[in-house]
Amino acid sequence: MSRKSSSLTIRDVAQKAGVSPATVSRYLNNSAPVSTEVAQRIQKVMSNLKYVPHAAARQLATQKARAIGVLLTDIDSAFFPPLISGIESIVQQEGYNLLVASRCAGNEVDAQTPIGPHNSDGMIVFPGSLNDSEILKLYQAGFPLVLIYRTAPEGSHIPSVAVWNKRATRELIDHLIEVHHRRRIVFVRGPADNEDSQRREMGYQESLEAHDIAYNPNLIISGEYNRNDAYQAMSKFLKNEHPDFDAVFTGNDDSAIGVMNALYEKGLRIPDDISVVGFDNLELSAFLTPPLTTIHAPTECVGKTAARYLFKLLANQEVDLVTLLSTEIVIRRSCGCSA
Amino acid sequence: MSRKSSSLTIRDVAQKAGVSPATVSRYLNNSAPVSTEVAQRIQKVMSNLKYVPHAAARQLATQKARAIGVLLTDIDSAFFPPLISGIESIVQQEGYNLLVASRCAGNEVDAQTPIGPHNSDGMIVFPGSLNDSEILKLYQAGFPLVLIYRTAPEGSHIPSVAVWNKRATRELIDHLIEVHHRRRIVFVRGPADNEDSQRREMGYQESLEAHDIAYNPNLIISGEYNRNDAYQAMSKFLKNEHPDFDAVFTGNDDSAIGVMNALYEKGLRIPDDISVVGFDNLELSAFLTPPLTTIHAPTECVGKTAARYLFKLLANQEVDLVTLLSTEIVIRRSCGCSA
DNA sequence: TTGTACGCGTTATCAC
DNA sequence: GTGATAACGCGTACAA
Repeated sequence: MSRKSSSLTIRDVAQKAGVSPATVSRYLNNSAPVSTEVAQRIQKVMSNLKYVPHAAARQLATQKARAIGVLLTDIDSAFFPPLISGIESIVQQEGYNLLVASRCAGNEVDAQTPIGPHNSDGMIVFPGSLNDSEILKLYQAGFPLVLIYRTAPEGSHIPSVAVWNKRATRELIDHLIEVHHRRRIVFVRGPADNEDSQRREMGYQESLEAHDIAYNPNLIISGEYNRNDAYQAMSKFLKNEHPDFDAVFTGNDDSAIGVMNALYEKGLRIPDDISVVGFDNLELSAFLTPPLTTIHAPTECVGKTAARYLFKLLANQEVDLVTLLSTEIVIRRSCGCSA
Repeated sequence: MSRKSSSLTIRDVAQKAGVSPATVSRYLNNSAPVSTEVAQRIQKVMSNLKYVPHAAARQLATQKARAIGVLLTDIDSAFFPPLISGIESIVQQEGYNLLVASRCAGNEVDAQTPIGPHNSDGMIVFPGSLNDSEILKLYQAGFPLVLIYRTAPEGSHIPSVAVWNKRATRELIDHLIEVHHRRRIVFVRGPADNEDSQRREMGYQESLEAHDIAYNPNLIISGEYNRNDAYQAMSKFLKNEHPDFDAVFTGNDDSAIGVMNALYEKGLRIPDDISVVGFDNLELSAFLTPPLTTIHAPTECVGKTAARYLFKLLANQEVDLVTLLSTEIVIRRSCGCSA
């Protein structure tokens, strides 16, 4: 057949170095000892020719892609840079490639995932990108998976990395109630199936209970964890018959931005009229008007940890099934403090 | 040799469908007509078995990776989400994979790039990730490249996508001078070799000249286009013998954040004492304290355009060598306006 | 320590 | 319209 091929192969290197392809391969992968003399000859030829092994050929021979993927829902969020940065640093350190893709679960049934066994050795899964049955299918096929910000589906043993939600949330709401005497606190929840949102809501409820404040479902609105939906939800809430509230806990900082905007348009002052607090501590949160009181979540660390776990999985090492990184309150001005 | 291989191949599909692998391949790639009856049989078997072609094998056979890459310097910046999001949307639409990596040019000589002919069909290059000679080497090897936010090296014909810098900058500085009567305007430049920064500095200088304001090199400081360096630079500037200035033009919005912080710590009020304006219009810029007057740059569109160009290159189609997307002033409050 | 030969999963060429 | 079969570039038993 004789296909023309401009790329140079291990065979070219071998020939120029006067050895066999196998020897070059051995040198390349340290898979067997090579006489120092031969090694030097090979090294010289390789750098002369600027030879780089063909990833696909290697993958086909070794059954390893030397790549891992991360599957997100919406890339265009301030939440992702630290996450991806953390993942990428580990991936690079391991000499792997990083595949990034976005996808929303349930779009089409059986739609093939952009990342999977066909193009990578494992992947990190963000909530919403894959549904439980898709995750289980991949898991049962033996494809290494690490879940972030969500727990593993029933019957699977997939490591997951997330952050402590309830404790810090509880403390934050306590702060609102005890220090700033807020009692009618709106909660802007995230997507209904989002576990972080559920846990944060539990923290919110616990704090209310502890202070004998009745849980009022009318104060719960849905912001979908993004500023636009949060803005809409808050605006709609403000159009209700004289809404009665003195604080807002937004499930994440991005929502807080939308909420603050809606409040501002309505002429409500933060924090004088309404306290606003969030969750995540995005880099920008310190620079909002006013600076946002929130809960710091170690997002880059979640990325690094998830990536490290994935590489452990690839190396058949033990990995903790559930990892929760610690969070802590960051008091700024939007709650009413003067810090 | 007989390796166990859990993955199912085109051969399995062929067998189950009672045809040859070649026929399945033809159906898969529309590379030749297949009788409708056979086609249906294949289709059914494929979805039953959930067969997905192996990317590496395909790559080896076709000499195409079905993947493109984007090479950045620092992923952890608010600038990237829209950029990557734009790129990813096109990549997905084309059925390709997206490789993301970060790298700083000049780290080591001859260090192999994480993205290249060995693992992708082309790549989008961000300034600072590759130096001119690395770019030329790739270009001469026939590797499809699209440059963003920088022009092509001498002697190459590589398409580049960026934004208009000078015109809008000129208008913005005019605004500072004419509307707000500022005359001692600090410019916080980016990395020395950054073309955007150079052009923005030209716009700045043109405006000064047009208003008979002498160019004062003491008012030029280096912020490296990130908030931390900008913060340091501004803090140092403020420690000078009674710095005399009434406005700051930061080369990008991220720097503006650092500058605003430094100013704030010094007790300087924005915009009462000092006007601050930036460039980029990050999503967060509208939410700073005070909201930042800046220049809107269509970052997501740069990403989309660059990706589209790259795919045109892959299809051997003509591509504009230089594309500049339009920018426009966004007046908010940090300049002194009350909008 | 080194070379030979085969297989990884796919596509492309050539016959039928 | 369909089926054999030879590549693609590399890793690796096995033999030497």
